Amino acid sequence: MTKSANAPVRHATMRERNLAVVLEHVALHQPVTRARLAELTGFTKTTVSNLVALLEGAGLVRDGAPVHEGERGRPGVGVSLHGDGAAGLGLEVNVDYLAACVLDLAKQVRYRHVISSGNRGREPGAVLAALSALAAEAVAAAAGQGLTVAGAAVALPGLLDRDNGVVRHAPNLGWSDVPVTGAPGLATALPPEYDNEANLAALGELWFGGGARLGDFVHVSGEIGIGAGIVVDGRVFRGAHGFAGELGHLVADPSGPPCSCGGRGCLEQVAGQEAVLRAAGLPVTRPAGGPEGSLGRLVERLTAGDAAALDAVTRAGRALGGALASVVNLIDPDTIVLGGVFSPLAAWIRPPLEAVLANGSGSLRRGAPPVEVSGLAEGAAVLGAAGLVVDRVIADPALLL
Amino acid sequence: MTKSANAPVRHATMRERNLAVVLEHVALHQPVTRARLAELTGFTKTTVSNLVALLEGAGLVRDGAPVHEGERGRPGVGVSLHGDGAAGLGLEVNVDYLAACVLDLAKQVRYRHVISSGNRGREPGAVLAALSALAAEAVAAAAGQGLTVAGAAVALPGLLDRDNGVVRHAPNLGWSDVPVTGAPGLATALPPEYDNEANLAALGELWFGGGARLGDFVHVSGEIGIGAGIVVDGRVFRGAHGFAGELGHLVADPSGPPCSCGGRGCLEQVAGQEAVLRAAGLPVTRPAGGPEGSLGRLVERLTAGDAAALDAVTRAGRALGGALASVVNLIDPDTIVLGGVFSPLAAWIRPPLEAVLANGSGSLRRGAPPVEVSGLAEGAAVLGAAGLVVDRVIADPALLL
DNA sequence: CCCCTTTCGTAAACAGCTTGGACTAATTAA
DNA sequence: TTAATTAGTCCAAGCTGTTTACGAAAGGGG
Repeated sequence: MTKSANAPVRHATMRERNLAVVLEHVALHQPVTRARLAELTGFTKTTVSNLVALLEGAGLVRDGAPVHEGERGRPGVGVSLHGDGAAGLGLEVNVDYLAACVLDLAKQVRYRHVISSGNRGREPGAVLAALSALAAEAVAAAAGQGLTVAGAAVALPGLLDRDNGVVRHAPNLGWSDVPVTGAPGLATALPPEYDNEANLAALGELWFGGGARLGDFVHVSGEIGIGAGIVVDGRVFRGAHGFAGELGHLVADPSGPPCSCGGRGCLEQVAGQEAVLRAAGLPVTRPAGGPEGSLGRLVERLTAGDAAALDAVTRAGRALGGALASVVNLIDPDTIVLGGVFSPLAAWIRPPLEAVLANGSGSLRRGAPPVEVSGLAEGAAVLGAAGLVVDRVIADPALLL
Repeated sequence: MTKSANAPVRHATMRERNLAVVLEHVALHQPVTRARLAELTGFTKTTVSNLVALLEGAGLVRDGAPVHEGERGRPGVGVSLHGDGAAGLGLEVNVDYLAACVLDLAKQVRYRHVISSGNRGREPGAVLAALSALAAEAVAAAAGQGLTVAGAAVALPGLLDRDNGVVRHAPNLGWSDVPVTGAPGLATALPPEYDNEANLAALGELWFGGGARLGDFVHVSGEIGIGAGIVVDGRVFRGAHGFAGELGHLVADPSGPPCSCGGRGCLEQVAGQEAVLRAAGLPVTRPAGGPEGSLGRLVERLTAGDAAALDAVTRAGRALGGALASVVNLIDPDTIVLGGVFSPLAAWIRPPLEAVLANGSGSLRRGAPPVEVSGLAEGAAVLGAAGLVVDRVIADPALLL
């Protein structure tokens, strides 16, 4: 019947799962007493004590100060995530830079390092070597804080075959069918993971975005290209081959300019960073980001009321709104979050975007979903990558003994 | 961390799950010996014997004729699904008809009944009463064959709130906020389920479609409106509120005619059954289906080479292809299946559709996914509904004691 | 025809995990 | 100081899958 996660459950499986149940509740409610954990999980106090003891043995949680919950009675001891135990390493390869980030189990940022690096057209081996060095540096810095990096996740700007660790197509890097596994510096306890930058940026928004994201949203991640990370019920939706969310290649204008993907009038060619800069009459030299980059100058001109700039951004907003209307009809997200380069442009791009979106997303549901603006801007993908590792540890603590 | 299916596992849970594991393997490999089940599941022979005994007690499986697998040795007894035990009832409310269908555990059709019924604009209570009578008839017919209907699922042509059993908006029926629960005749052991017609038609295609559907596809379900059922990894993708897959309201032509949804130039207004009939110069009187209906006449004219008809269908194909290009970029399905009214029109609609699709779905992946044609045509949704019930029983046999 | 080998299915003892109740510990209210 | 209340642990019991052993039913070889 229907391909399904259909593994037999034995005693060991039960234990593993229940360890995760307790650990997840610790993460959500720390510091929390064993008695309260028993209420929260439905286990008996005995079972909770046993499970917590195991988690303590693995260095994942720690007893802390006494907690007094009710009025009377013996106070309990607060169990918390062990802040100086396991950690997750996030890495990112992008066109202009390499980034690394270490998160402890509580998803607190403990280390962060970004180096600018012109990776477009650069030899993949050289890029991966630099990334490897960055990773080694991060692992060492973490160790200096008492943290042990349990695993790493790498964000890459392109379509990739996650099962085999191969970048199938990354037009902005100029990579095709590049294997990325086997980088040293990633030799951690858990095998490294690789994922699309847009997907990981969406997870970054889920865990670190302003306001609690409810776990059902689409994060529009405009960097050089335009991607979308689709999060449903707290998990990334990837489609059959992992290529879902390619927002940038929806057709915005069938008679528009040709695109590197082979199509015509893709959204990227109309609302992508380079297209907007060009339409506004600005140079597209790299790096475009930062206050002094082309993007900063675009914002200046918009603030100054420059007609060409305003027109370019308005057009981009309309195109993006049209594409998002399709997203709403097909994916039905709860919220839309604008990230990446769209974040600083939000004030100007949002009005035309919302107008078109409201028109195209039907009144079958009750109006279009709200369009919010990410406060994370650039760092979202590294954060999401590191958070993914932490989540994996918390969802299956048995991996660490 | 992250809202997740996070229930503690106790002994009873383990049993329930393992019963399902064994039952699913029986369904896939019947007739199958206990020894082979032990290999397939990884359980010991003892455990398999115990679990099978429980399933036999619940009337879900049955011992059959001896099976000789190897050369030498004692033959085993074949365990099969109990064909005359539990059954699933599927029901469908559509604009032109009501339908019912009973499936045994092996998903064999054991009863089927369709009555034409003009439901557009009819009082919801009357429609539900007629459906209830149809259901009671089906349950009685099943009982006559020794089958016990364990539960029912109802397919409805509109957006609905599945949690509360309310039809939010069904424009083609003229229903808004109609509660559909509490219909007698659906008082089965398991509570009845309600779902969108497009979603259930996709499941019908998954289980009964020609050629094994691999569990990752989009089924385009054109009846009066145009919907899409998105199946990922064998399960329906519903989005945050259950409104995903509203293909019919993607904007095909921003300057097109207004739509009942409030938008403009929705795909439905260009490629929907009524729009195509109108463009071909045919009346849109109901029922449109069947060899004598308007649809049959359209096929006649297409076969005869009528220019207006060919032009209308070609235009519809282009619009549908454009919408499907968006689907491919956002959802990344493995296959696209054309069902409903598009099935008989496939010969004429597919070429323009595929041309536009190939153009718009980029070469980032390797070409557009294959476009196949469903052989189920009309009955897909009822079959899917009944199959859903059967699947639920097989995925959780503990529900039946 | 008899006996050995192979395979199927079951029975009894065993091991892992959660449960339930009893018991100790620590704190507040009176 | 005493009673009440809450936190956490200890130990016996129950449920479930595993291990080991054994009887049952077939084919092959002498």
